[in-house]
Amino acid sequence: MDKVISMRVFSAVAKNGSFSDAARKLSISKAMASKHVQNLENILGVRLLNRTTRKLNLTDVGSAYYEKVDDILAAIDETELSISQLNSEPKGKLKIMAQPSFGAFHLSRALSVYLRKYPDVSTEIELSNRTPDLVEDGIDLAFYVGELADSSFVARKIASARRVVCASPYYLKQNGTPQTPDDLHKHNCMIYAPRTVQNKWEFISNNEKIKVKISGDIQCNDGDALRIAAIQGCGIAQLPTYMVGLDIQAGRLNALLEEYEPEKLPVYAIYNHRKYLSAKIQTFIEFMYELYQPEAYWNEWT
Amino acid sequence: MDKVISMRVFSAVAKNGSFSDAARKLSISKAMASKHVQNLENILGVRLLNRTTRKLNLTDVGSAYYEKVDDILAAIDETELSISQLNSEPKGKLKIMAQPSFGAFHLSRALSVYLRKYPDVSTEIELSNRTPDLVEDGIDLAFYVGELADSSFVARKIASARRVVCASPYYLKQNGTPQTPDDLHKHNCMIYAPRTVQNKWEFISNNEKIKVKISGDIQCNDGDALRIAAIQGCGIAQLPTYMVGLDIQAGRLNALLEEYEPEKLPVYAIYNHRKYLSAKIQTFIEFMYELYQPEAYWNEWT
DNA sequence: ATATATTGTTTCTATATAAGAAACAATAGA
DNA sequence: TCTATTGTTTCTTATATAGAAACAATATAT
Repeated sequence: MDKVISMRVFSAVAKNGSFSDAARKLSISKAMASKHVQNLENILGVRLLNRTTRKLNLTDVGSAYYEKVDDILAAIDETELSISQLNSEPKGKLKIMAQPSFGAFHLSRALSVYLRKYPDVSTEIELSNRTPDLVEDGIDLAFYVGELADSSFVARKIASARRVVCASPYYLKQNGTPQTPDDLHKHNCMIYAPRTVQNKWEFISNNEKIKVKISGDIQCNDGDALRIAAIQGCGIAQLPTYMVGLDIQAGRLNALLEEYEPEKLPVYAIYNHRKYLSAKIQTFIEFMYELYQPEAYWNEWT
Repeated sequence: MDKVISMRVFSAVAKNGSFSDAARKLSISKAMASKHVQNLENILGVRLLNRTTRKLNLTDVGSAYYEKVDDILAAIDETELSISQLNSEPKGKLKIMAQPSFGAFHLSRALSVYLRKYPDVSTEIELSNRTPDLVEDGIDLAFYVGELADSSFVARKIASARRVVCASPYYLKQNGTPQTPDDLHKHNCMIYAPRTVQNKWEFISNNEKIKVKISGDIQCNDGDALRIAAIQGCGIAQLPTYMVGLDIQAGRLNALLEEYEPEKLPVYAIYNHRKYLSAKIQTFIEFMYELYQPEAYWNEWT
């Protein structure tokens, strides 16, 4: 028998001075009203109300209890309301994790807009190349560019990232410019290795998939390190346009094999649970999704 | 599902950082621990804990709720404890009702002893010849000398009251002294009428019951009024020895028909309910019972 | 690398409990 | 005296509860 309901019934009975009235107000049978008060009396080992069939009277302990019961019920109602509101209005600290390059290039920019819209939200950003473990790290939301390993988290694709093969003019002068994917065999291709080493680059040309095995002497799990290495002429890199767009425009890097389109990488928002998603998380995911609709700005880089 | 239990489970899970540990501490199955937290999450419409099979982490709302939950649980425990103690230790106001004569002659004397023993108890005494209605009048305990009408209250016999037929020397000089019950026919017998008029006096002599019809011009529901009337020589009265003992010793009244013993009147303690009787009521009933054991002092009046 | 143990959740089933209708005893008021 | 209403009890049924077992996931030990 739910103690809180019993307390509510007792409170109503004491307030109305009648079991029947209380039962009607609470839309329960008077039988239940009687049982709930008895339940409390059993729990407390105390007689709360002296009653005959026609008259009611709080006992000494009964009125002492009544004074406290209303406070407790009010406290319960109040916290439940505040907790529910906390979830339905965006507020509180939003803990976000992302890869350093995505964070540096795009997340901070998006956040500054979002936070202006929802001033009650603050953020804590952790940038790391680790695969995010939301529960372990106490993270509300992670963004991940690339294919995901299976996990118990919910992942929603919010955008895709075009990639481009590129190298510095200096490197190309030294080593020549590859004209077809096959030419890459002869080049030092720097490998992005988020989890396991991927030594193949895939392209699509005229609806055909071309898979090329590549090799090189640099392998790194950090995209920006590869970008800088490429600018410094260390080799050829296949990187998202959102990272190297400006470098190519500025001439620090040259786009290569432009007729051969690398497969786009998905950009995921990863979060804990579909049900009971708090408003701050829900609205930020939605905000990010809308921001990159219908196509992320970084994909039109030329 | 009991919300308070769910709150306790959630609190334990949050404290221990584990469903299994919490379940073991609370001696419930981990299945139930899981369900209780889910119950709260459903009530609040909020995710309280992010969890995988191995790790636990309070959500933002979860920790906000956790902070309040412990306060609420503490408030519930504290009031329940104080209420139970209130009932198990004699304290508070004891509202007593009694007939004026019993109250004046004996109750106040007994109370002064009782209150010295239990200094946390105070009393409020209402003396009235009405039949007590405990619920209506908000009375904890009533004493009643005489046979009771049926009622929904609990009555415990704590003593018995010898009675004696008596009259003032002046009256007897004027009207003669009755030697047998039958002689009473010729006398002005004053009638005690608590509820309905009793116009018969009963005696026991040599294990035989003798019933005598009596009559008189004074009829009253107040014993002390009859006593005073008797002293003033208005007629013959049949009154408890606890009332007229001193008057007889002082010669203001003479005892009559001493070989004919009137049936003793029971003295009842009347209270509301057997179960959950508060300590102040319980101890006072017990105190009064012991006080008049094995025989009330007023019955040895000679 | 594999096995083992432990995690939180889900499923399943026996049991306990909740709820209210109806019967009940008591009683205030017509 | 009758009627209506009170709080309680009894009865029945529909639901909820509890935990064992199965389960999927994953630390830790071997």
